Amino acid sequence: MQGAFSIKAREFDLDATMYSGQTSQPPWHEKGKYYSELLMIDDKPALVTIKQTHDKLHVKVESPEKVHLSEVKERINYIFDLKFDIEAFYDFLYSYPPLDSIVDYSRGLRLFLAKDAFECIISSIASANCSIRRWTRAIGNMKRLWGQGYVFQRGTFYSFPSPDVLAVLDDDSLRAAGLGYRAKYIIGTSKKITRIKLDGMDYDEAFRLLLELPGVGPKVADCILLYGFRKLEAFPVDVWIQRIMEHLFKVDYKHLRDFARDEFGEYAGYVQLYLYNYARKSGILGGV
DNA sequence: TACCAGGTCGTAT
DNA sequence: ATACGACATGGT
Repeated sequence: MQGAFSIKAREFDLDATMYSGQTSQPPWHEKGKYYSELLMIDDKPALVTIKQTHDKLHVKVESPEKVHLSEVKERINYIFDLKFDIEAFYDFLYSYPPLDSIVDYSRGLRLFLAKDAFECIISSIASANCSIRRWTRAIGNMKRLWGQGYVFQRGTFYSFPSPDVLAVLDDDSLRAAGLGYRAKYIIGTSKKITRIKLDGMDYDEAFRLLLELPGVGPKVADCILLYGFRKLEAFPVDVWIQRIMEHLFKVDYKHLRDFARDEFGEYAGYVQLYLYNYARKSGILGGV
């Protein structure tokens, strides 16, 4: 089955979003501005290929089974958070010096939300103290090694392995995939995760629960909640956020998370996204 | 060669 | 409670 449609996508930069390093998943497979990835639509495998032109997102779908294009559309809208009123967010930033200057650095950047919550949890654990390049490569390795492969015209694509598959792996195999010392955390989390349901929970409840998973500290928990569950009040504090917040607000590291929630509320997650990008790309913190 | 990468954990104060 | 070193491994 094949299909195609387009989505209106104003104030959206697909390339920037795809390569912004959000820990929901690695960037999709790119072939000359066409991005492809395997999505499960009502438990049916579908290869989704997207390309942006101006304010439009062109979507192609290929599947061995019949999938509803409306479901795919809803899924794409969700993954790139296309229904988020980003102009209202910009208005918020413009009215909030010193944040008014960061918009121009990341215009069109949106959340890159998880297509698979478990993949996001493992990606977030893998990203700790690790370069984006390395953890995205490691996740790709895991998919090829232990995920399920589906053959399409564009090639073979793999799902992210399920918790029960990862739970019985040995430490050395995970290390061989490039996870390093985090291998034991991933096995431990895979064993525990089947007993955990985050879907209906509020932010604080889910945060506390996530901290019980091995390899999950406050920063990783917030990444999981923001990129995996769209908890917009989450404010992952990493080294970059620490530096830029100290530079802009002079708030002590320990209070950053609470400060952000109080100050930014439901925009905390997006503020973090834009600050992270700004801190890394602007060079304002000196080189890098 | 050291040092850094979207931090967390275990141990010692 | 808070502070500090260890931790895999690849890139510069």
